[in-house]
Amino acid sequence: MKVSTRGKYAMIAMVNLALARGGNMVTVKELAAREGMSLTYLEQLFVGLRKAGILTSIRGPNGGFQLALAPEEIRVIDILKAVGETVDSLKDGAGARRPESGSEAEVLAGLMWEGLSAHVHVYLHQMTLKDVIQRAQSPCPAFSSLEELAT
Amino acid sequence: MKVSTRGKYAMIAMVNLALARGGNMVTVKELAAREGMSLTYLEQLFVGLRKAGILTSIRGPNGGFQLALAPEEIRVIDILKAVGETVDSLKDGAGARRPESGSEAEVLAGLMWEGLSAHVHVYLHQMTLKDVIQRAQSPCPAFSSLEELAT
DNA sequence: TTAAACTCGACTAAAAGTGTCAAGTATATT
DNA sequence: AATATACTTGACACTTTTAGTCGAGTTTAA
Repeated sequence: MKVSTRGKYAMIAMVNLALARGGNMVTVKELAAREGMSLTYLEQLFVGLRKAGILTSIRGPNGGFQLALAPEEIRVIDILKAVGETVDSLKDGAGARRPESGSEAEVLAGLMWEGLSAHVHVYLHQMTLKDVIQRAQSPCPAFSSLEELAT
Repeated sequence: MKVSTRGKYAMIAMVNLALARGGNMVTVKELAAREGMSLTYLEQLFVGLRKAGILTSIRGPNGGFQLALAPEEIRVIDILKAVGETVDSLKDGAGARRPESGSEAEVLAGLMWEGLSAHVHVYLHQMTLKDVIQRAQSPCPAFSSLEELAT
């Protein structure tokens, strides 16, 4: 129930590119240095992002990466999928192991996980890069104080 | 971004106990057999659940476990915490690594993760065991078709 | 031509997750 | 009091995933 560094690095990188939009291209080297990430590891992630079509690259001197689409057209979920981040609370494990049996309890618990999974998907699907750079928070949950939850 | 078997087994076990409420106590042995889980692994999880005060045990012949509270008083998040399931999308890793610097991009991405984390917490906090056994789905996201999301 | 910059695939080390095992302790029934 | 049932504890082993490295390329603008 946590996000891997792949997903986090990818988001930080994409936000960087979104902020640099309109200016020069951003090189992986610059980015890795600025954010304190491993150059080669970041390159790996960029391969996925480029293949997913959400960023483009130009080679040679003065080359680099830039967004392939406007920030409002890039969904967070697409960024995460591009780098192989699992976005599914029920993938594998119990609940998927014994498809033939499925006790009452297993089914009921499974519905709860599906509900959670749906929530997460909705959040990540509706949130675009533009929302992120505008510090937009999804207003959905009707809780004003989150401290209460830290029980 | 996925739930471990600990969390899943714990939920299945707790739903079982909730369904058996009013009847006899449930033994770990029965439960492990019925759900096809490892007996000793399940015992580990029950230790955590008992320590968290959400179930009680009676020893000796005809003993077993039962819920310590009414199903509507047991929150899913408490079950997950009891077995050590991490419920925090940003714990460790990037975003928490360089507290002193915090580039603009890192901060913005971090806010997004916090928003997601808050959503998940709200969902798991407001969902009780009673809701689960009543197949209640949280109505929050205004999406009617989830298939659309499987892009 | 060449240096900057991206591409690809294999590899390794560390961490987390998933259990197992053995030796107990407690207690309701007989 | 004996005993079978059932919970308790802690250490251990195995597997999978994640994180990050390495090196040998390919492309292209200056």
